Formats: sequence, C-alpha cells, structure tokens
Amino acid sequence: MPPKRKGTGPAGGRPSKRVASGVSTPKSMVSDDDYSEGDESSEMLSEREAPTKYDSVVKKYQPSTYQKPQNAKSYGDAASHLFKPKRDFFSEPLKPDHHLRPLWISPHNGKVVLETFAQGFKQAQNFLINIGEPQSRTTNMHEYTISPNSLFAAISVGLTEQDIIRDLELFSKTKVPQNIIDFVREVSQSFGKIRLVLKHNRYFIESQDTAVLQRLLRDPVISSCRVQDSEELRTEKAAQKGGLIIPGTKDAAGVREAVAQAQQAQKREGDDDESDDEYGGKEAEKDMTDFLREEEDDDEVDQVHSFEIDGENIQLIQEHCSTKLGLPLTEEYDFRADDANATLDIDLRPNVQIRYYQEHALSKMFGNGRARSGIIVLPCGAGKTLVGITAACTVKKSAIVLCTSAMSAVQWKEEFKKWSNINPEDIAIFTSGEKEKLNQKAGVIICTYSMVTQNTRRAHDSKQVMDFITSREWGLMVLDEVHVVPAEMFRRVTNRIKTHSKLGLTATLLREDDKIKDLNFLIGPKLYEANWLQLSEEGHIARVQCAEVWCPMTTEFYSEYLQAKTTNKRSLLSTMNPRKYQACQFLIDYHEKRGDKVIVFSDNVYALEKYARGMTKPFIYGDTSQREREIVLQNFQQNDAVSTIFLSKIGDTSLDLPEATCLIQISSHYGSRRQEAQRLGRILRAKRRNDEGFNAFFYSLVSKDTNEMYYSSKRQAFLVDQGYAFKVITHLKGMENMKNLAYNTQQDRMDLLQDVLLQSETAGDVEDIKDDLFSDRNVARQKKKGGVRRQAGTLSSLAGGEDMAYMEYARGSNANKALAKPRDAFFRKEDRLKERKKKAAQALLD
DNA sequence: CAGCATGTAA
DNA sequence: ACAGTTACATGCTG
Repeated sequence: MPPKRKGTGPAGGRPSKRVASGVSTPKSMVSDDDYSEGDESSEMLSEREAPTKYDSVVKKYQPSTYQKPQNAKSYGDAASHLFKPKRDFFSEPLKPDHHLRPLWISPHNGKVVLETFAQGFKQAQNFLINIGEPQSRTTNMHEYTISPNSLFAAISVGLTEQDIIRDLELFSKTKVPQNIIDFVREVSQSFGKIRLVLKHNRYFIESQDTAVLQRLLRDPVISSCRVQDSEELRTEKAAQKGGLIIPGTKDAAGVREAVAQAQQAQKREGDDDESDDEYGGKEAEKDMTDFLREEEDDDEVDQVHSFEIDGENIQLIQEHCSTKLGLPLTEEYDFRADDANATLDIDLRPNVQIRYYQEHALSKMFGNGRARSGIIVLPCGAGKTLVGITAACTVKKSAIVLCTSAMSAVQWKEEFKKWSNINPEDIAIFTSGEKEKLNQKAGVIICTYSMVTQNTRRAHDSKQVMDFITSREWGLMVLDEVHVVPAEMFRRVTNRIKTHSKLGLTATLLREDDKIKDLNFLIGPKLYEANWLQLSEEGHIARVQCAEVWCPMTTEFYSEYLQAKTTNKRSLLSTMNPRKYQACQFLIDYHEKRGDKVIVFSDNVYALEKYARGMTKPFIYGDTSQREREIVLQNFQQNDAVSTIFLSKIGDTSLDLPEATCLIQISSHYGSRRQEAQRLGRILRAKRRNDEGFNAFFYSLVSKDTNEMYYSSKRQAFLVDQGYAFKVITHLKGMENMKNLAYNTQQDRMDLLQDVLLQSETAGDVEDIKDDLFSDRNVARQKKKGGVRRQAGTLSSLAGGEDMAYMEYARGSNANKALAKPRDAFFRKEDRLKERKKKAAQALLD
C-alpha cells in the first residue's frame, strides 16, 4: 500500500507541506475527492465542469457502496476523520506477479498511482501520460487521474479502447475494476465520431456515421448554426492516410532526400525504417510508437458525410458539442492532401536535431500523418519554440504564430531564422510597432494576441493586415503561452482566424480560475506533457534546489501587522519585514561570493525599490523604459560587477537570462502557481546547467506567522507536483556574523516601519482626499468610470499631502546618487510624477 | 516620437 | 468571492 497522507494540517493551521524532503507521497490515493478540502490545486484539464451528460459517466466511478462519513464535518477538526477506520480500497487480491506491475488503480475516483521504483515503470509512465492527467509526479510515486478529457486525448492520439483496457490490465497490480473498464468503453465510443473540417474557407462537421449527424441537426443550437441554404448532407470519399516523417529526427536526416518521392509509395513499410536506437534502448518509447501506428486501416470507411456550419459560431459549436453533447469535435488536418493552399518552402536546417521529448510530443501531433490540434506542455527552456517551428516545417503551409508580447514576437522570428531555412521574405511580424507585409502566397506571420483580438480603434494599416489574416486560410496556428487563451478577449482568436490545425504551447497549463478546461474545445486535447524532473535529470533543463526561508517578524512589524485592517497593508508589512530584508541581503552576498548571478523578484514595487536602493542594485519595473531595461540586462549578463538585479513581475515571463543561476523571491501575487512556476523557469535554462555538480537555487522568503505562509504553500503546489522538493530553512547559518547587516538596530527598524506606514497610507485611505492630484491612474480611472469625481479636499490637506509625497520622492532621488551607472534612468519616473503633480496643483489653484 | 488614454490580463 | 495593483498593447495627439 502506498503510505497514507493527508494534505491538511491541524484545523485552522497552515496546510502541511506536501513534501518536506525527497520522500514523496501520493496526493490522494486514500482520500476520495469528498475528503480533500480545498485540494483542487492540481486540477487541470479535469472532469469538473458544469453538469453534463458526462457527469453521469464520471459518477460511475463512485460505487454506491462507498459513502462519505455522514458526520465528516462534525469531527471538529480537519484531520481526525483520517484516523477513523477506513475501507480498504484494494480488497481485490494482488496478482501473483504483482511485483512486476507498477500500478495501483483506485476503483473509486479514477486515480492511479504509479510506483517509480517498480519494474516496468517507464512503459507504464508512457502509457499513463497518454491516458491520464498527471496530478503529481514526485520521486517515488506518480499520481494520475483518468478523466473523460484525458481519454479523449488518448484516443485522439491513436489509442483504441482495447489498447487502453489491455494495458491497464497489464500494468495493474490488481484486476482492473469493472467500473473503470465500463468508463473507458463509454468514453471512447463517443470520441472521434465527429470532426471539424475547413475547406475552401468554409467549415463543415464531418462524420462517417450519418445517424450522428442527423442527431446533431436535430439539436437546436447546432441547427441554428448550420448554413441554411447549403445542402443538408454532403457525401464524399474519405481521404487516404499514410506514413509521415517529422523533420529533425534521425530518420528524417537519413532519408530527407528520398522522402519526397518515397512518401507516395511509402505506406506501412516506411514506418519500419524507424530506427529505435534514437531512444537509447528505451523500449517504452518503442511501445508508444507502436500504439500510434496501430490504428491505421481497420475501420477505414470509404465515405464521409458532412454539413456546413457558420464560421462565425465555431467556438459556440465546439463548446456545445464538447460540454453539452459529449461529442467533442476533433480537428485533423490532412495537410499533404491539401492542394488548395500553397505549399510553403520551409524545412529545418540539415544539422538540427530535435530532442527525444520534442519528437515524442510531435509524434503525438502527427501520429497518423495528419496534424491534430492540441496542446503540448514543456517546461520553460526545454525548447517550446523549436517544437512550434518543427510543426510548421512538417505542415509546410502558411502558419500564424500568436504570442503575448511584441518582444516574444521578435524572438519567434529570430528562432525561425535560426532553426529553419525559411526565406526571410516569407516571415513577417505584425505588432503595433512593426507591420511587415507578406506578399507571397504562403508564409509565416507572427503577431500578438491583442493585435488580432482588438476590434475598436484600429489604425488603417493594421486593419489592412488584419483583413489579410482573416480572409485567408492558414495551415497551422501556433499559440504560444496558450494558458492565456481562455481569457475573454483572447479566446476570440479561434473564432476569427480560419486555420486547419492549432498547436498550443505552454510551460504552465494553469490558471487560478477554472477556465483552463475551456482549452479542450478552444484548442484541443493536451497531447503531451513533459516530466520536469526527468528533463532536469537528463540535463535538458537545470537542476534546481528549492527552499522556503522562514523569516520571523520583528516585534514592531508584527504588532502593526496584527492591527492592519487591509490585506494590502498586511502584505506590505510582511514583505518589508526587516528580518526578511536581512535574509535577502545575506543570500545575495552568499551567492555573489559563489559566483552566482542572482535575480530578486518582488511583486510590490515599493518593496522592490526599497530593497534595491538599500543594497545599491539595479532594478527594472513597468515604468522602466526599453532602453534602460536593455542596459541593465546587458550589464547583468556581461558585467561581472553587476551580479544581482531586482525585477518586478515584468520578469515573470518571456525574459531570457541564461546567466541567472539563483533566484530569490521576496513578494509575490497571492497563491499564483503559474507565477511561481514561471519564475522558476527563469533559471531552468541556465547556461552552466551541464557543469559538473551544477545546481540552480530558488529561494522563497516568507515572513513567519503571516498570510505569506499560506500563499507560499499554495504557490508551490504545482512545482511540488512536478517533483520539486522545497526545503524549509528556519535559520540561515552565518547570518548573525555578517557585517553591514541592515536594520540591525531598533532605531533603523523603527525608521523603516515609519516609512512603510507612510507608504501604505499614501497608497491607501489618504489617497481618497487627494486622488485627483496624486493618485495613480487606475484609481482615477475607476472614479471616472463610476462617474463620481470626488471634490478635492481643503487646501491645507492638499498641501500636507503634497509635502508628504514630495518627501518620499525627494528621499528617493537623494539615495540614487549612490547607485552605479545605469541608475539615473530608474528615477526619471519620480521626476515625471513630481512634475505632473505640480502641474495639477497649479491647475487646481487657477 | 514621447506621452497620454483606454482596455485588458493576472 | 472580492477588490486592488501592476503591467502590457494599442491608437491618438501635439
């Protein structure tokens, strides 16, 4: 039996650490969902949705004999029910050779636990990645959930119902429960029935089964989206399938020349050329590839039927089919048979070899010779861009790449030029800053989400480019940082751009809201998710030591903390905790001496400035201009004198700093798991990662007995599930001996406290009186929005306010004299603000 | 081109 | 669950 564990500590207390050392425990093998209070942290593309037909299917997991203790709530604390006698979930006898089989399958909730030390682990893991959602992958135990969506993904990748049941039986230590088998049956039979097909700029729902289509046409939502004057059902010959080789693999390198002619003749024989030594004797991968190939000819039907639907309502239809009807629309693009769209001359450069997991991921996408829409999850620094580019090189049709910022658009273009032989004229950037034209029949265009989703106020030239984008058909759409797509605005892209296939890429398929599941119908199933731990063991990403440093609050700060009314003031006090400052100072000093390059993250801009100025280090935040950012970043990378930089949350995403090897977090956004993971991602591509014994460091500084403790544990959930172990450090050895430790006297700490309180007031209530003059723009904006413009206070209160604010800024500009080279730039903002305020005050007096 | 206003994400 | 904060992209204006 796996060891028992429960995620909640004593009532009202902080949830206990999931993993305190390298030893891991599965998250909920013994606890049914009903038991685990607030433990939905690892729920990704899961089954929890609005009630649907599928709930009844999922419900079958819960046998009627199993009941939650009726008095679960009446124990009075969160833990004691765990010690009540419980039903043994594994009453089923073990198979005689169970020690050869690595899997525990719970009959109650679709959860599966995999022993990493057992024989056959690798094969079982590859199988589970296909059919389940990884929930937690720690050193000794991996836990997966089998849900309708995960099964859809498995089937879309080519597994059959029989494969799944056969292999579950093969790996399981006990006989596979009948309800699990029934569940797999039921789900697989409804998947893949209907497909969404784009032809000549028109959308069709296609199926081999006319009965299913008739059923859809009777559905009010679907029928209202049908193009009315089109023929009811069209019938045509089904397309042929065949083998395919993904560029960048060894096979491809060997046979690239021959491919063009061979492709036609090559059907199944072609597949046999596949050399297995690519995988270094990993039989598991071979099994996997076999799975993918099996589905070829069996149920080949000659005819397909379809009806046309309105392209404007694609999203509505996809959502309806997937969540209401339980018949997800799959998208597969038979790009080699498409001669309506021009072929793009693009290939990977001859010497480019993609890594095995990239190939693995792509083989899921192109497993049956067509391009399936779906999502690939790879950690930061593991080469997501190259996966996207290789996909484009495989499809060889016009492609559109969407990314979140103009900066990453430029990076994508660079990568395209670096990895592929694309003609520079065939690739264009479309952002607010740059509007390159694409004249060729086929090409690659890279743009930002907002450029595509904005409807109002569009400059003339960008309207032109938009028309170009919307009017044509795209072979492939690559969605970078695909976890942003469910956002209200960004999800429009799938409606607006007509594309045959979509590939979503992300490192963190996580949102703190529950919209992440929408990606199932917006983009497609998750095709592949890499194992972070495995990649770092193999040296593809850096090994990281994670630690949470507990800093006690000083008495002054803690008593203020307890009195503070707003969460804002509280969080400010806990990030400004002098002991935390000292810990930060000590860690920076320690790591600089080791020769590390350190990044310090703070969400709070005030704290960012205060820390950075106090330690005379450069910092970057939102208002730092582009040029200044470049100067700082360049110095950080090349100048040995600049070993530490401070970043606000601009550094969370898409900042490429391969020099950085140590990361310290002093303030963060509540319990955002995505932020935590992405920050960690900043050091995963460390240049030195393959040095002997190299380790990157990730510290989270947490003020003891504050909200930070709680948030910190939430934030870590994702990384813990990826197998990272957070060490708790309560005492930094040698800190008390450090010279020049700041805030070592009572007086200094009181001064700091005063400063913090002043700050929290200027940012808080006092603001109300003088908001017209001194507020930041959002407060002003909100006031305007509500139509309530507040009367300015008396002149004296104004003057007082102004003086206070002025003092702040004046102090800032004095302090900056001590700073090194690129400093001046940092403080320009204050000057601007000062000017603005003066002007505003003047205007008011007039 | 800088600066501003607006909309949006997380 | 909610509001608040920070950052970004974009188009308009002088």
